[in-house]
Amino acid sequence: MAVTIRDVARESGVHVSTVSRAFSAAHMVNAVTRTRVMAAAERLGYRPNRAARALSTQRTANLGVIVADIANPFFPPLIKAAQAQARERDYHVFVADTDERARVEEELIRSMAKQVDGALLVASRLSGRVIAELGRDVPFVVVNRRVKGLPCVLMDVASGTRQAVDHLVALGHRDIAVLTGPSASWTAQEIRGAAEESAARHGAALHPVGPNPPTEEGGFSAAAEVASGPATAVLAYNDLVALGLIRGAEALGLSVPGDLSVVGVDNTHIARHCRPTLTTVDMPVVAAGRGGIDLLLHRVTTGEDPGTVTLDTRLVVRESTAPPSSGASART
Amino acid sequence: MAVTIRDVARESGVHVSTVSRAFSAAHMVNAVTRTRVMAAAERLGYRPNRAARALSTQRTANLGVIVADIANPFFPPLIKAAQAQARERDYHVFVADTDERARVEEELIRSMAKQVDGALLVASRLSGRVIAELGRDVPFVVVNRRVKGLPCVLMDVASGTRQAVDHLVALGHRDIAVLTGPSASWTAQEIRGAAEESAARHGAALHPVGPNPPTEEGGFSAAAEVASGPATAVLAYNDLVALGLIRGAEALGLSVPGDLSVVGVDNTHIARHCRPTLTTVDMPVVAAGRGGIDLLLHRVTTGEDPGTVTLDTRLVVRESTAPPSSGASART
DNA sequence: CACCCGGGTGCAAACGTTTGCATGAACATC
DNA sequence: GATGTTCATGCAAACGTTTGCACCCGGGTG
Repeated sequence: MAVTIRDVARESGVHVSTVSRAFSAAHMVNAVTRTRVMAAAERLGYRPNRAARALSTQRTANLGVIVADIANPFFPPLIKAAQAQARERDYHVFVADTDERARVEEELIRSMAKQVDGALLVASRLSGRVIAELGRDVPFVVVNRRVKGLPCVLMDVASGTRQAVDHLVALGHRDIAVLTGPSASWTAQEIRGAAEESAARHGAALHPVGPNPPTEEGGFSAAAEVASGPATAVLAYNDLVALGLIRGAEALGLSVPGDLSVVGVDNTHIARHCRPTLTTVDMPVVAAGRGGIDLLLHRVTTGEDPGTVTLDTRLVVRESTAPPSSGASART
Repeated sequence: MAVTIRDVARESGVHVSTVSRAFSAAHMVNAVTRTRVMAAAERLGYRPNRAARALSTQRTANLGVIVADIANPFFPPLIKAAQAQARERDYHVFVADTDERARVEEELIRSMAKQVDGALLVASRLSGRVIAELGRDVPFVVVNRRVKGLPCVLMDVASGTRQAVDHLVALGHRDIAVLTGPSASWTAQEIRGAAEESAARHGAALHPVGPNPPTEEGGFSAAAEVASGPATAVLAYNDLVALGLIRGAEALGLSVPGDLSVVGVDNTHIARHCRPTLTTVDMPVVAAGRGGIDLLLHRVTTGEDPGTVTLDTRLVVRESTAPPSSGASART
């Protein structure tokens, strides 16, 4: 049915092994034979069968990219960049979504393991132990997660968080709430840690709230708890949560940034467009997607551990932060 | 290295063919043998090698999903739904991005063809002829594109567009601009056609503008042309364009919806959050992703052509539309 | 001239499955 | 008790590549 290497061999009058070499080890075959083979292949519309090749070489030329939620606007640009970079090197990529569930994630990785040469694990919710264990079956690169023994691409969200706290303190805030994210999230821990350290340094009080789901609803429902506390500013786990919080605060009759300053994390396109526009920590997602694939491919092809790469983040100031209103602290 | 069917056979004291059948044709093997085999497989951590299986069965258990731009917020929910549905049926999915370029799209499909059992082509920019031709190599289902001879999932954007025009006319608008999208886009043509027909029916004038790139920048730069015309309302190709247009109009000193009403298409999350919130045509992306995979799998497994499915769209009215200001038509 | 070297090619085994066919056992039928 | 039927299993060929090895041939070296 489909045209195989054998057809090309017959058509060009050489042995299949020569055709094979013409495609995968060009230097081993005489230049004129090669062009003859290529011409025949072209004429017949031959394309190497990657499954067969995989069977023989133990290389699939496929990669996996595993994220928590494709529809979360944080991920698509990262996926896009990763996919583009992989394609550049002639790899195809499976994209899968774990629905934020560790069990699903684990099963997914297992089912993918034999089928890919490596996988990019973005914001994994798995325990370090499990990741390390799975990492014996498939080469991994983890993004936004620190796992010892594995190559990591980290976005230095702590730095952006410190900038955010600096910014809020400079505006005059002394009580800052932080909406904590999923406890399994490295990013969430980093934000929390950096916020605490930074607040302490400034002599400001930090009020942890949550954890809530990392969604708009999660932010919305956190509004009541924030409003009942002394905080005049809040640091949200991500833009979606920040937005939900803003809507929740408005529903409670508070205005942002008048009564409450809000800063998000991720700098998704939503942050630029929502009302009010969102002060947020910009994350280098494109660089992470591309870099993650680079590391992964380096690891896969050379076997070396490429180590850890850290990328900068920075605060983008927009409309959702302002000085606290004079009477704000006295509220309640 | 990896554990194969042979290891399982040895471990459980049966022939490899029995192990194979235990996995892929359970009813052909005695129940007790089967459990013994399964136990051995479990003990050894055996997973069937899909590449080998593919070689032998001519089925890869992989599907492709091809979209114009992963980062365009229209696509991620569709991809997510498609991926989830595929996974449910034990298929893995390759996701690829064509960067809105027909050449890339074609090459992508060719390189994927041998490797998947079928592909979902979303909002393809290819000519019908080329699609039909490629469709001889791989089973396709096309989304938002009508190609004769191929199963299609169509979002009835014409209906939503008519609702939009009805809505604008009801508000009092008589001059409506339409920002046309990429000429290769079926959706763009549908919108244009439905708008014309609907405007004519109401005796309103329709003013085509563009085509501009289907991006925020595209909308932004279209603002000048719209402002210099008589239109008091505009129908944009998608939410991103609508948003860009709003920003462009604001930059020209016009207020939305005061001086200009704007309606988008897609109902992406941006529409809910931008300022002003966007009146837009809601697209059934999740249903399309899931349904597309259903059709594709039906086609792949049975060989039948499952025909065409049409999904409803509906207008969601928000803040970006209002009656025209009295003097608006006299502007210029 | 004998020798070796190396580039170019063919040969065949391997990769891990599936599957049509053959075999054999158990059992029912007349 | 011979014959047929069914069920479970083994056997081996196939799927489309890659790759170590053997071979041939032309040309350089001593």
